[in-house]
Amino acid sequence: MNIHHLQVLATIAQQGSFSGAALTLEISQAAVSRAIATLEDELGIPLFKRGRFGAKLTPVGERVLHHSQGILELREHIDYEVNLEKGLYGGRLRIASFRSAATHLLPAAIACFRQRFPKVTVTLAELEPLGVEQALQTGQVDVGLVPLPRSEGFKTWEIARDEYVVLLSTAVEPLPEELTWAQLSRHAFVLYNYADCTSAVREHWQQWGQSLQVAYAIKEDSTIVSMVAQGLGAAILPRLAALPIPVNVQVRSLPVTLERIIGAATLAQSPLSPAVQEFLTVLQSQPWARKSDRMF
Amino acid sequence: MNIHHLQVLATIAQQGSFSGAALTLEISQAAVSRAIATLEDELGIPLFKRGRFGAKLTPVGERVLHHSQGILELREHIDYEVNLEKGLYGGRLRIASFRSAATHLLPAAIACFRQRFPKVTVTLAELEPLGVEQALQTGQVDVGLVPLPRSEGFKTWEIARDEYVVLLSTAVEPLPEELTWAQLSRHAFVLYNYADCTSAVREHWQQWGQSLQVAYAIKEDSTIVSMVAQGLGAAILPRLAALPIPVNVQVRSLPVTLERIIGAATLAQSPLSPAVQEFLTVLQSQPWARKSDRMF
DNA sequence: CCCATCTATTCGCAAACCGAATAGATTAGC
DNA sequence: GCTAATCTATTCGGTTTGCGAATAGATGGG
Repeated sequence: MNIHHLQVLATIAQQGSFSGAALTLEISQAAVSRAIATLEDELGIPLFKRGRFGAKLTPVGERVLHHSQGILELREHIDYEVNLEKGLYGGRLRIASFRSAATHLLPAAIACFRQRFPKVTVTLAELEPLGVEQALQTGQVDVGLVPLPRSEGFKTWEIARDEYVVLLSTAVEPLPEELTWAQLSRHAFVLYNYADCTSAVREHWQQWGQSLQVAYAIKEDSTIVSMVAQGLGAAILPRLAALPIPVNVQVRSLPVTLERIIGAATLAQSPLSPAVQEFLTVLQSQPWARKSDRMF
Repeated sequence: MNIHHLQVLATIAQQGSFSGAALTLEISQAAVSRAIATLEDELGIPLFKRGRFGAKLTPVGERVLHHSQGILELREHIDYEVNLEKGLYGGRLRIASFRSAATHLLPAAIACFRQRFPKVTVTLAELEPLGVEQALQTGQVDVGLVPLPRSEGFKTWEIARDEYVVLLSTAVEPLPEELTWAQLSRHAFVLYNYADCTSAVREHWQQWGQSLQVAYAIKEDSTIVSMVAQGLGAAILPRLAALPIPVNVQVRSLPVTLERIIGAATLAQSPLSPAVQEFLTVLQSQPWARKSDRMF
C-alpha cells in the first residue's frame, strides 16, 4: 500500500473525477487511473463507480477514504515534526527588540529557548520600534518585539502588557499610594518624544477630561528617569521603560489604568521558521506573559 | 513516503536492531538498511543512532515512530474494512442449529442479517447439538447454535438463556402459580433422552435434595409435549423447546430457576469470516439476546 | 591483534511507475 | 440514428525504485 495512491484516492473524491484529480496533482490521467487500479487490485474491491459523470466512491470506498485521510494527516504530522527538527538543528533565530523588552523580558526567554534548542544560533539586535519594523522588512531579523499595534505588513502576537506609571522625585513632593487626577494636574511632565506613547497618554488624559501639561519631550527613557531623579518634573512611562528605578523616585499607578501592549512581530507574508515558532511558544510561556495568543 | 518503510522503522524500534528487524520481516538486512536510508534522505534527518549495540531512535525518530504507528494502525483499519466488504459481497454464511433455536430464535436474526447484507448467501441446517459440532468440525457450516458449554475444540459466545419449565395437562391436576418441590415430587416426568438436558435437571434436583422420577425418556421435544397434552405425565423442558404450548397444558417455573444457555459456536482454530463476525453481532443485538458477549 | 557483531554500500536484476498516445464506454444534442 | 463531447482504461517504451547476494566498513571485547 502506497501513501501516494491514498493521496490520489482522496483527490479524486474531492474533485469528483480522475481527470480533475490529475490536474490538481499535476500528473497524467493515466497515472491516476493506474494508481486506483493498482489499489483496487491490491485490496480486491472496487473503490469507485465510474461513468461519464466522473467517479463516485462506493460505500466501502468511502470507508477506505476516511482512514486514508487519517493516514495523510499523520504524514503531515511527520512532516511537521521533521521540519521542526530541521529548523532546530543548525538553524538560526535573529531577534530585534526595543530597549525595555530587550532588557527586561528577553534575557530569560532567550535562556529558556537556548536550553531547549542549543543548536540554534540566537542573535539579538536592540532597535527602536520603527527600526525593528525595518529590520523585519529587509529580512535582517526573523522576529521582533515591539509595542502593538503595528501596521498592516506584520503578523503580531500579544506577549505582555506594560502599565503606564507616574514617576516623581521624593524631593519634589511625597505622593500618596493612590493618585487622583487633581494631584496629577499640578505637574508638568517629561514624556517620550515618539508618537505612540505620547498619543496614548494624551488620549487617556482626554478620555478622562484632564489636561496634560508637557514640560519636556525626550527620546531616551533612561534620560527621562534621570531628569525625574533630578527633580526636573514628573514622568509618565510604561513601567518596564522606567526600570531601573532610582531610590529617590516614587512610582505610582495612574488613577485609571493605561497599558501598552508588547508583542512579537514577523513579516506577514513570510512562513514562520520552526525556530521562530518555538520562540513564540517560549515567549508565551514566560511568567510575565499574557495568557493569550491573540493576533492583532 | 512509503508505508512499508514506516513498517520497517517500527520493526527496528521494536527489535532494537536492523538485523533483528530483517529477521522479523523476512527481508535482508541490506533492504532494511536501505529503507531507513531512503526515509532519512527523504526526511532530511537521522532517525536512528547506529552503533555496535544496534540502533536507537533519535528523539525526532521517536516522534516520527509515534505517527508512523498511527499510520500502520489505520492501514489495518483499511484492511479490516476491505475484508469485511469482501466477505459480504458474494460471501456465504452457513448456519447449523438445534431445533428450538432454529425455530424460535434464528428466523428474526437471519432476516435482520439479510437486510443488512443482501449479497451474502445464507443457509441453515437443523441438526442435533452433536450434529452441529460435527458439521463445524468437517467445515460444512461456519457457525452453529448449540446449548453451552461445548467441548474444547470450539469458540463460543453466549447468546440467550432458556429457562426450564414444568408442563402438565390441566386434566391431570391444576397447578398453582408457584410450584413447590413437594408438589413436583408427586409426578413422574417425561424427559429428553439426551445427556445434557437430563443431567442438568438431575443435578438441579439433587442440589435441592429432591428425588427425580423419570417415566419416559424421549428424543423429540414435540413428542414430549404431545405426551403431556395426552395426560401421560409431566415434563421438564427448556421453555423454547416446549413451544408451541397446547391449550390444555399448564406451564410453570421451577421452585428454583434452572436455565440452559444457548450459544453460538465456531471452530476454535478458524479465523472468523466477516460474515460470521457480522452474524454474531446481529445475534447479540436481538431482543431476546443476553446483554453479554462473554466467551466460554 | 583477531574475532564478533553490527550497519553501509555495490552490483545486477526485477518490479513499479510514468507520460504520450490510443482505445473504449457512455451520454447529450441535433 | 449519428456525431461530438467527456469521461476512464490500456499499451508502449523509458526511467526510477527496490531487492538479495556479496562485500566493505566501524566498533568493541578478549
